[in-house]
Amino acid sequence: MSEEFTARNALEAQGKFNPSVVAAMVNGKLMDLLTPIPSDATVTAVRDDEPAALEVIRHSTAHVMADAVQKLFPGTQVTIGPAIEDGFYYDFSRPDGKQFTDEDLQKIEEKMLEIVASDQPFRREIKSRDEVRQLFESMGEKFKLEIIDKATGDLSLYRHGDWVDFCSGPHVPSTRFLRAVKLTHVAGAYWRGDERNPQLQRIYGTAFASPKALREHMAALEEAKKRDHRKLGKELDLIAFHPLAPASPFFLPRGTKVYNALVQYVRGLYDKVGYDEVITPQIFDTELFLTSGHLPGYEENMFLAATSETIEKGAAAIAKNPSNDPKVIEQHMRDHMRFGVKPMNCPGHALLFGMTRRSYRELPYRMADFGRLHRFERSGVVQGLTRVRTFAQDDAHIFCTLDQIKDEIAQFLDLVYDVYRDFGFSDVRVVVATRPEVRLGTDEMWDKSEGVLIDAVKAKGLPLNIAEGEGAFYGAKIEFHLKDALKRSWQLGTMQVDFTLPDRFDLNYVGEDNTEHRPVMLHRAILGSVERFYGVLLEHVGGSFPTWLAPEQVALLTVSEKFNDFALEAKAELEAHGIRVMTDLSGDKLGAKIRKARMLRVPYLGVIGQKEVETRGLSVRSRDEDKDLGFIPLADVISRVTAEALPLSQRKS
RNA sequence: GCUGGCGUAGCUCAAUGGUAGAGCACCCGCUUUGUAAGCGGGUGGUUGCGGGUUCGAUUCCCAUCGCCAGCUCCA
Repeated sequence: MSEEFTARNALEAQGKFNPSVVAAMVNGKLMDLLTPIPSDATVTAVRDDEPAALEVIRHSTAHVMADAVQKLFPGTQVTIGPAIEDGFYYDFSRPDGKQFTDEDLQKIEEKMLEIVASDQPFRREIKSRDEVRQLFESMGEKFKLEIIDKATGDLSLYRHGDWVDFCSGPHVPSTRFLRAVKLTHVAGAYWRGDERNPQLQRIYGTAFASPKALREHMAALEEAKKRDHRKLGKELDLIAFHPLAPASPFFLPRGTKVYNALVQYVRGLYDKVGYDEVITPQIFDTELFLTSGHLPGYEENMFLAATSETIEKGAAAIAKNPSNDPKVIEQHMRDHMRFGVKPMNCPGHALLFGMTRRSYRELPYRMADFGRLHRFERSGVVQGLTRVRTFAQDDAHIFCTLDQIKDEIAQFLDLVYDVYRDFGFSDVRVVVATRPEVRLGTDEMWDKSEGVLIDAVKAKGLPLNIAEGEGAFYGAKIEFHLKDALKRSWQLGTMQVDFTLPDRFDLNYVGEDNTEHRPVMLHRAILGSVERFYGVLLEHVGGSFPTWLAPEQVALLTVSEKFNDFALEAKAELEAHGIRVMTDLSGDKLGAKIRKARMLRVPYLGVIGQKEVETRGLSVRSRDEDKDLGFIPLADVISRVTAEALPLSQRKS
């Protein structure tokens, strides 16, 4: 084995090397062309038009960007610069602590193009820890030193031109491969992702193998923006926001129809699989949340409620024991905030379960609740419908025995997948989230709850992702993630195994043996937050809700006002069959009415003129088939629309 | 919460250190209409809110609220 033997040598020997090769797969591992490899390794070429090349191109582009930044902004320290799903970023620490401006990005991009054009080869060097430390110490790269001190294995440097980074690679052979580069935006980011650490200046960019691929990517981004539920929600008169209720959506009449259809759909499922719906209080004595552990554990996310009376009592208490210590005053105020607005339904459900003596015959007891929840989310995290401060979940808590857990999870997984299929979601990622650092309960409980969830996912044959330490404070979770139009992933459904709350609330049921036993509590939601699901669904369908969810299923459009009487007659008849109908009886011309109804994405347009009145029917135009279906008698319109007014899983045939 | 950007009519957007304009929507009139915008007229804004600089601020500065992107945090 020669030290100098590289993937490039191997490919040349195979006759597979040409200028479009950017990297190589060596024994199944992505490597750059100039790293020494065993002479008997299996080597295949990775050309610049292959997906695997993108990561290499982007990470190399990050190096070039850092080079450009340090040339333009001397004294700026580098940190890390990985390739990410749609591009790359690099985090910098500027001596002046300032953020880069859009003009800076422009300059950096220009400088990068110079570096690219100068065709600098990337070179890899293996160095001893001392040499590497010394090098970066001399450059004043304090963040890099931290990374170096944590690194194990071979310490490699990559150079292009006169710029060097501590990096494991791989990289493209030369900067000339980086010919489709775009810096997109800047943002702050915390060192090592911890908000207690100093904030760094992050520059995001993207890079592709060809200018054409870059253009296509930018065009796709534009398209995605058009699907943004905040934009569609406004355009389609579904939702609105007001500064006086930040992060709290108003559902307009059209939007409310869809919202209610979603809830009604889930209710229908509950009837089939044995859930009992309940309605529970909004505001509880804070003692409830002390028992559940939400206080103080979840306090920063809770709205606490005062009344005039509690404020007076609090003030009196402070007057009685005057203090200048803010902490003391704070404690008085806290003591007199007697009420908390529920951020979750579980404590209320635990109370409800515990109100009467329960028999094992009642289990599993599936308690469903669409109650409104309020959580105080920090101002920077709220977003459209996907992260709000008030929302409802299709929430339920299943009280069951240890033995019943397995079947309940299996039933739930089936239910979730049926539901996602009904909405046309196929790209669902399943994650099991394990015990967080701050948690209730014993390690034994956690072992049990994590185990049972992992087993259930495996039993269903689903690909398993583990999110270490991401569980709820009371139990491990299965999470179902879906992506929005901008490829941001959101957790929707969830199932959590909870051995803790039943303990804290001292919940019991009488077993077959006539002694008391502790039930297990399963927290679960299919849609998750109805609001979030709504937002993701709106983007998924691009505003065109399927007939069973659409705010209006049929729009009746008259050719002239002479035919309005029949339109109202037809409306009444369709509505008598449960069809949601809108009419446009205005003086507009037909073309304008069609345009308006199409922009509202109504699934069926029914045109009414002389002919239709005479023969009691509609000239129907279908949104989804995007064509004129011609004349259809009213009775046939009714049967067609009602057939479509059900989700797939509930249709006959 | 942090970093950066943004905030002009119901919506989408112009404009300027010298007291704001278009299209759509809305209202009125004409037109009575056959598959994506018929014609004409009109209403509508203390330029998010509060302060400052200035002879004068919507424009410049500060503060605040909201929105957007990212970070952190989460359904």
